[in-house]
Amino acid sequence: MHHNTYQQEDKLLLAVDCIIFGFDKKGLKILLVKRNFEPEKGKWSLIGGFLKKDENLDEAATRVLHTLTGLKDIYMEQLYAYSKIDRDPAERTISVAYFALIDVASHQFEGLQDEDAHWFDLKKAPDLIFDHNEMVQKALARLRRRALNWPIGFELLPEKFTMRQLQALYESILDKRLDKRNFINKINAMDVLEKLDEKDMSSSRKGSFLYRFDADKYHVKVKEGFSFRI
Amino acid sequence: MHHNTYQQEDKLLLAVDCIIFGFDKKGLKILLVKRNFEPEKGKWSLIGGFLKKDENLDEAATRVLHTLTGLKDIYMEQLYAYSKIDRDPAERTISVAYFALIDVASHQFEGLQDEDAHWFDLKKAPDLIFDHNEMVQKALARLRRRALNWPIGFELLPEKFTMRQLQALYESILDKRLDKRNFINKINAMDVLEKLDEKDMSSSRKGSFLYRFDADKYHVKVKEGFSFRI
DNA sequence: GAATAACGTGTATTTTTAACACTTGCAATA
DNA sequence: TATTGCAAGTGTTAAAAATACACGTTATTC
Repeated sequence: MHHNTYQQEDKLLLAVDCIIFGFDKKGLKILLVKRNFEPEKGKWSLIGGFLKKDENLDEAATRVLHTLTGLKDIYMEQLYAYSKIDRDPAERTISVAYFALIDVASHQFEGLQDEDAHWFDLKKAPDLIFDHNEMVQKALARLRRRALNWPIGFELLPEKFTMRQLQALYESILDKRLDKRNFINKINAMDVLEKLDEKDMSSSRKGSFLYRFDADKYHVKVKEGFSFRI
Repeated sequence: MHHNTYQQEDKLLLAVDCIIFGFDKKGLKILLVKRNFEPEKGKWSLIGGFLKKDENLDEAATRVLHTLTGLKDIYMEQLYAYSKIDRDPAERTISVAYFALIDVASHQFEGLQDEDAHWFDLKKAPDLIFDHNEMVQKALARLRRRALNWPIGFELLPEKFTMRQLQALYESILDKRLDKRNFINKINAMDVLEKLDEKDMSSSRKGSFLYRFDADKYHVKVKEGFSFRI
């Protein structure tokens, strides 16, 4: 519902900030940039940008991510709108946070566009400006919830991956150890992975079989009432 | 991350819209208003209003709800930011949706402040303007999820309620029938209700015992690792 | 061909969830 | 005051899901 005229209403700056998660051998990572302008110049922050008149929030988030990384077709999801009055000391700004999942290994990042951007181990990430720490905490909670209920983890892995990688990913996200046999049994019971004939030989002499997430099979099963659950 | 100067960035209207759920004998209800100004004058919509410079989103949502109903201290939670470019044909407006839970029975609503506001059975609610139908669907999904994992349902009931009311509430929210014995067993196992000596005699000759949610006991249990789950 | 180091596999136990039907207590009425 | 009606209240058993747990296998390297 809106007032009789919109003319007299306040207009405000609207930003998007992106919490970008990645995953590699060492665990969950987050992509941060060093701010090169005031306020808070030199401190670490999420990547972000302002919403423009001619785009919606999803488009703004996609644009911001693309500008920094050169990547498109990345999993993104709106998280929450942050609106504390003094959250940005320079000017009143409402920020809508998005979280994104990137497979660090396959996407080469022909060097990040912004040389001030770096991947941090999630557990070793520095303090961030404004309310960005809060955003990261909320994103992490959302990631955990999604990981348990949607086949979202695959966004963080290469197309082909081993069971050990998949388990390590879930262990990183949930921040607890899982039993190898129970994990495999559960995954296999869902029957949404395709086991390949290939092996990954990089982690052991025996090697471990590669798998691929079968999105088509998954969607068929969803239509039949199936739901993914770790 | 923000540009070097904020001066050149676009400023936009920011609104809040509230999905207000209630519950009475007949089930889940939603509070809607008939719009008395253009565009879409005469159609049903959620209550809403614009964000002002000197308040945050939570405050705006609280204010909007208070203006319409006279109520304070209502459960509210931010839902999602809607930003499609043409969502409001009058002018570009981003709307942040909130959902609220009200105990219809106890709050007398000395008459709703706005005579164009009405409670609708959720299943008989009219078509709404703009993207408000979409907002309601998302709110309902959130309500279902919350109801399963948080003791949020009590917000929709009077302070004292019967087991049958509580069960009917959950049946409305989840839109499925529950087994009476299993339901009571589950609730009792959680041990967060206080059984009173009073009975409600309005629904049967035998009468049914009244219960009260024990928020203190609940919080203590949460600290010990307990989590509510229906 | 022996040693290595991670891979891959199955079963028993516990816990949780789901299914299911009869007796109780109060008030109204005969 | 006895009878009737009507929703409230109550426990057990079976099925399913989650958890705990240990050893043989395989390809490579030395």
